[in-house]
Amino acid sequence: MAESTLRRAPLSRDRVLHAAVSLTDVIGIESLSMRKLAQDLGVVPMALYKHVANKDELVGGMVDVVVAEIDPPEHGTAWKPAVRQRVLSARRTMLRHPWVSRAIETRQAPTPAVLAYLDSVIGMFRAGGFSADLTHHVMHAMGSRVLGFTQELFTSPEPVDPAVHAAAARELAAAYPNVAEMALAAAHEDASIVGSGCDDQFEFEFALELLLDGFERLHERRWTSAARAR
Amino acid sequence: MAESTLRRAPLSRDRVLHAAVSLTDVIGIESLSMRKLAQDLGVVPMALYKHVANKDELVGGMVDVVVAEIDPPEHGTAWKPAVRQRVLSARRTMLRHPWVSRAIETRQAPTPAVLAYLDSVIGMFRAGGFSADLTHHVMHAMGSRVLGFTQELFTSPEPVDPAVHAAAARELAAAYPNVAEMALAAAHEDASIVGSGCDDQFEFEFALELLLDGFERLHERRWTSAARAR
DNA sequence: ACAATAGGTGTACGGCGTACACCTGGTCAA
DNA sequence: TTGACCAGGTGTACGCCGTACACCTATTGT
Repeated sequence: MAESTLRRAPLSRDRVLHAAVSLTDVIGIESLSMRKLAQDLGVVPMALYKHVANKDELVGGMVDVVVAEIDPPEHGTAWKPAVRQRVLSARRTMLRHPWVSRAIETRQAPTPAVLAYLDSVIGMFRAGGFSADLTHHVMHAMGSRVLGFTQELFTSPEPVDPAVHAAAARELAAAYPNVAEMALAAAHEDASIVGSGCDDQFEFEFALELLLDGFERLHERRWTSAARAR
Repeated sequence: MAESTLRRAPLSRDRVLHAAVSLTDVIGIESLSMRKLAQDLGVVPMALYKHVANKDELVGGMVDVVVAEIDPPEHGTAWKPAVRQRVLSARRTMLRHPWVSRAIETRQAPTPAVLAYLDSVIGMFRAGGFSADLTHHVMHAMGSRVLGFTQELFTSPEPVDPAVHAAAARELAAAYPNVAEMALAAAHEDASIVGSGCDDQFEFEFALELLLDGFERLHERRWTSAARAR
């Protein structure tokens, strides 16, 4: 019957996209290849091209799948908690799929879902009474943070042998005393964080609140870019 | 004599690195390959491997070459103008070599020159009386802006036919009204900017000053992360 | 009953990073 | 002077990549 005819679920754009997201969650975006994805789906590589135009379009579709996971906006809240909630939800999504930030940055054009998300955040500021002008600059100031990520200037995924670590730290301290001091202060501050020595979530929220407070002050003062320097 | 013996200047790590930077300024980082670089230098691909360990190390060396172009710190200035000057100099450097920001983000470990630069900026905050604690969070808040760039969520390099543009704009406005309104406001605000409709330099400085002002306020209030939420 | 078509297959091409064996010309100790 | 050494450029080859193109096959609408 049905069982014998479909020895394997038929491909579809949706199945391809979701399989790609799951696979990339495991192997990382730089290791994703059409061949590996095809193998994962038990299919020959060229079969994928019946459902996505090419690899770039595949990645775009993957981004949209993930961005759609971001919680919808809350209605009836003031702009500040509304933006905060949305951005922190976006961040949670990005943490589930760490490759997405790089995928978004790499693509030259924003995908429809990203545009829709940005549109909704812009709408929050406008609904809060921000002028289109101020909203524009504010969105630029948020940068990628509006999507829940900051680019990490360095990522140290693998934990290292403590002895090696100590030696490296001593060397670092000699060459870069200010970096070392700061790292030490961060480590003291929160001994529970063993890895990079700092709490990424706290840093993200620190910057987010700093920006939101700054926006609030500008908005209260009816700031405008009309009298800009240059 | 000398002329006949050296029909071609001998390779060296430095020559390879500088040739790679120039070539990448032209063709872009995603088009850079060991083969093209070798051809550019009139040499066989494998010859490069006598001077750089592999492509990753090559890119690291290129980053360091560019980061070394950033102006040295000014001495005897207050922290705020000192940081501002340094960051804007970094930005000018990044604008000369637009591929560097992506190269820095892509690499997993910071290169020595980047670390040295960060060390010097950290030193500016410390010299300005910032606690190691506050300095740490402040550096995180700056993110990649400290290196003179913000990741562009979308880059539209090639100018398009006005008629096509108008049609696309109308379509955009229908689907994403808030994005469209903001874009329109930005365009009105500065008619001299024809391209993306906004002045990247202004946006960069807007966010930079917003952050620096925020840092100043926290510093004045002796802010500390000791009483943090979690 | 049959043509059309959607969707999976197989082969092949050009490009990539780079391992490995090789060669060549200059340097330096004996 | 000679011969070993070796820094540095060469040639070939391997396995990976994205994807063009021709092909086959099962379903479907007429």
